[in-house]
Amino acid sequence: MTEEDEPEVIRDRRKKLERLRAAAIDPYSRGFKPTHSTAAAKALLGDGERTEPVAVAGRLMVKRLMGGSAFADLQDEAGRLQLFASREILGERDFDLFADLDAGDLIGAKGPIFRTRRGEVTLEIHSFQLLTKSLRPLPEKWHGLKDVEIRYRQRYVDLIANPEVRDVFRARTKIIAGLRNLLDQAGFLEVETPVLQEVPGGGHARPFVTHHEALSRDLFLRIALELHLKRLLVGGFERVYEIGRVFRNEGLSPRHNPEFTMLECYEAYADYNDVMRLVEDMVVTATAAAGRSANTRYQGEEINLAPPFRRERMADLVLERTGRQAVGKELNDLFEEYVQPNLREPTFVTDYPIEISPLARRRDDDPRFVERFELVILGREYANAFTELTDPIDQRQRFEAQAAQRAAGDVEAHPMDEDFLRAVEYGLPPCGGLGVGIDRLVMLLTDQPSIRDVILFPVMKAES
RNA sequence: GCCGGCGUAGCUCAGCCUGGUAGAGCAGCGGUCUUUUAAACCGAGGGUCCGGGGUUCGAGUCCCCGCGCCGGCACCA
Repeated sequence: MTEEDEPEVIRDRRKKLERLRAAAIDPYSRGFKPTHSTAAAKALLGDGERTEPVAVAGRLMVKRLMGGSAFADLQDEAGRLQLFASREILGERDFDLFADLDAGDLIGAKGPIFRTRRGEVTLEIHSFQLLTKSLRPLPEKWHGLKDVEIRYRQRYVDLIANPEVRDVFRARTKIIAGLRNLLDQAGFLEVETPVLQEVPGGGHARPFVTHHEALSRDLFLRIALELHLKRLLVGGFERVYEIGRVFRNEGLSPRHNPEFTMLECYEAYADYNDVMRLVEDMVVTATAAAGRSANTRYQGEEINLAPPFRRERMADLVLERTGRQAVGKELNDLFEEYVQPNLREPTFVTDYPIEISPLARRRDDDPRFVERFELVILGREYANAFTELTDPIDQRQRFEAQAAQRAAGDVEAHPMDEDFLRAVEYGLPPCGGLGVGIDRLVMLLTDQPSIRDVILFPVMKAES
């Protein structure tokens, strides 16, 4: 868009910018150091009548001009503070400059905090400085920004106009920090493993393909963290975890973004029963980190997140619901269609069919099933875990079975990974492994309906 | 990929069914106003009605194609 095509409101701002420059005012200045956040400045007043001068900085949100005085709301990361400007205090020139500021401008202001007649805690401006001139109008002050397309494409505007959105992302960070702390305290070592991989394994998904020019070879973006973390157990680390982005070349939905965050952890000498207890601890920790109680709601539905969680065998749940004694993929299909949507309270669904679990250990008492569970809450999966398969002969056979499916056209069947097999042949200690979908957990704990609401910059189609 | 809904001023939305010169509030601009807070009041502006095609004397409105967003399905352990 050329400047001539721009909306009038933006053209007006550009003109204003030129007027400022002509008046020798730097519209992109620096050097202002706030002494207080808006919240700290408010707290400083307490029950008093007036404070020493403080310096605050932030974005001007609303302006209310009243002849020789003016009020404005200043928004910083901590909140909002009302500013009061008067011609008497600022003088003719500075008052006019202040009155000419726009909603959206970033400014710094100095002065004492006082309370207006109506009781509003307010900074009386003794001096101010334009820090950054804004050229684009903010969304409407009352209705805010509702257009979800703009909210996702221009998250920066969303964050300005809808400060509560920031709370969601603060909660996201706290949840992740809480989980990290839990694992650290439990003796897990946080590691980083390759995003670019020759063989995209550890999950059941179509990968993204990319190309390395110097190596003249295609590489894949990882779809899971599993196989490298298990290699580290072979290497002698006994408890490892990674929180990282994985990529799946699949459709988008309110529950699927092509890149999302997984937490995976692996613990030597543990089995899936140990992992269930760990998952319960994780849910407790994450719930607290998000500032929620165990008794909470998601999208209007009550849910109790207090452990212990139900533990039910998949085959039992399917039999109970459908009266059918299925095995293999059929069992899983029946489960997903008839059982899972109806599992509302937190439930560990255990003992999956071996056909769909190429990396999990067989049950000793029934080789048609593996020691695997998923945590289902409100019909959705939040965690997937198993007692890991450590037998390299069995592992090779599982991969070969997957390769046969791949040859039959299943692009998502697990690929053969010879290096992983080699590692397992050196000896993978008995272990339990876990994957947690962080985004969905954050959705649950922040009561957000779409995964796009917990990802700062969700994948969107090209803007036309 | 399929089905449905939506797309109008910077923002929030009417107008579309039933075709007849494009509206409101907020924001912006000009003015009045020195403790307001969705400030108030007066005035003048601002539009590729998502894009393209069609029907019609006439299309924001009806039809077709495309694009984007949302939801559902498919897919997704």
